[in-house]
Amino acid sequence: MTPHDDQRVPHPDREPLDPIAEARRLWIEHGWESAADGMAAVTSLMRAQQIALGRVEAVLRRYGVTFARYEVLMLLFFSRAGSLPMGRIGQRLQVHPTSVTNAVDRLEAAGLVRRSAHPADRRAILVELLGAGRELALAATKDLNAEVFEAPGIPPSGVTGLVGILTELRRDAGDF
Amino acid sequence: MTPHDDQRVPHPDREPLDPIAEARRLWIEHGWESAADGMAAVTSLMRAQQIALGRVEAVLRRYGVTFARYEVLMLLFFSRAGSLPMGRIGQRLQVHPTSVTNAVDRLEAAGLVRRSAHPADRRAILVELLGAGRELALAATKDLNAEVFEAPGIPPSGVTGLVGILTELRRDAGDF
DNA sequence: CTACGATAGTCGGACGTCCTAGTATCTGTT
DNA sequence: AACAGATACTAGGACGTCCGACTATCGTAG
Repeated sequence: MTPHDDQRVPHPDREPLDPIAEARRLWIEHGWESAADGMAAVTSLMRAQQIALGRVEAVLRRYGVTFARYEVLMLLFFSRAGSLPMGRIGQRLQVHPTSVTNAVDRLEAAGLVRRSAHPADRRAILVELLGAGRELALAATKDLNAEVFEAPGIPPSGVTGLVGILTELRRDAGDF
Repeated sequence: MTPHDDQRVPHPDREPLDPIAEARRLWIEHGWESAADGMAAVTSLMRAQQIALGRVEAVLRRYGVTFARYEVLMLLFFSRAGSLPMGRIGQRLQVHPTSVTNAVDRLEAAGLVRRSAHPADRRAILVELLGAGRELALAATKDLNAEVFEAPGIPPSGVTGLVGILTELRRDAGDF
């Protein structure tokens, strides 16, 4: 290790930079100032979702379900009759009908829900929460609350701010 | 339309409710107050990402690329040499190595990038941006800036607030 | 009462993500 | 100099999402 070698160490490990702040800087450098913040917002959203989903699924893995399937279970859990038509689930969860088919297939195979005929509309199919599904939903929610939702990695004021901003975005997108 | 009919219209179409606000209400109703805001934040994040990604991909579809592949192109676009090793791309984009392999496979098949040998490390593979890739990156960025990043569906103050909060979340997760 | 457009769900395919496992190569140790 | 552990990338598989196409059923307009 000669003094000469020390010369080339102005940036020790060369990685503790925020990749998104870096991208924003480059955006401005290329004359795209008016879009830089929007780019940073969209990119942050992508990465933050990835992080949050990872934490949630790490907990749910114990129960053998994914977040998508957990959401279906909770929707049924909260429904008065413990059952909902497929289409209604897709509406509430804001996902494509085929995604509901997929999730319900797996939940049914796991014995957590059951498909049954809709009494008034033979096109529709009711999804019914079974006892095992109800127990799993409750237990998984307790763990999720304790391990993720109560410690989301941002201060409480940030949490409410975040929800507020994203509510505007969702409303603007026509979600409700 | 009799006066009697008017009586049963307290909730006209029964759907203009924010699904996430509704879930938050139910969380509190079940005694999970301390987790309600975190749940709302995580769920909002999921949905907002879906919305943002949808807008971005609607623009990129014209160019035959996805957001994942576009990000790889921009990374190369900004790199000094116009080329980066696979691993470096995965680090910057915060994705699994196999996701990089996948994206580069498709970019290469489309003639936008090229794999080449790393001069100093025979394990590594350099990804090189080709002319067509550079042109596509520039054109797609112009469209994205105009159609998405400059009008993200939330006020400018919200945008900076959002980025700030998510930066904390990402730092807390060990992103940088 | 029939016919046509709308609606509910499913199927097959494309894509991105992750995980586990496996091969090749590098690097530091002994 | 040989070897053991780390690192770079790829292969195969699971999963969720969307899209387009298809079938069955509903509801309503003539």
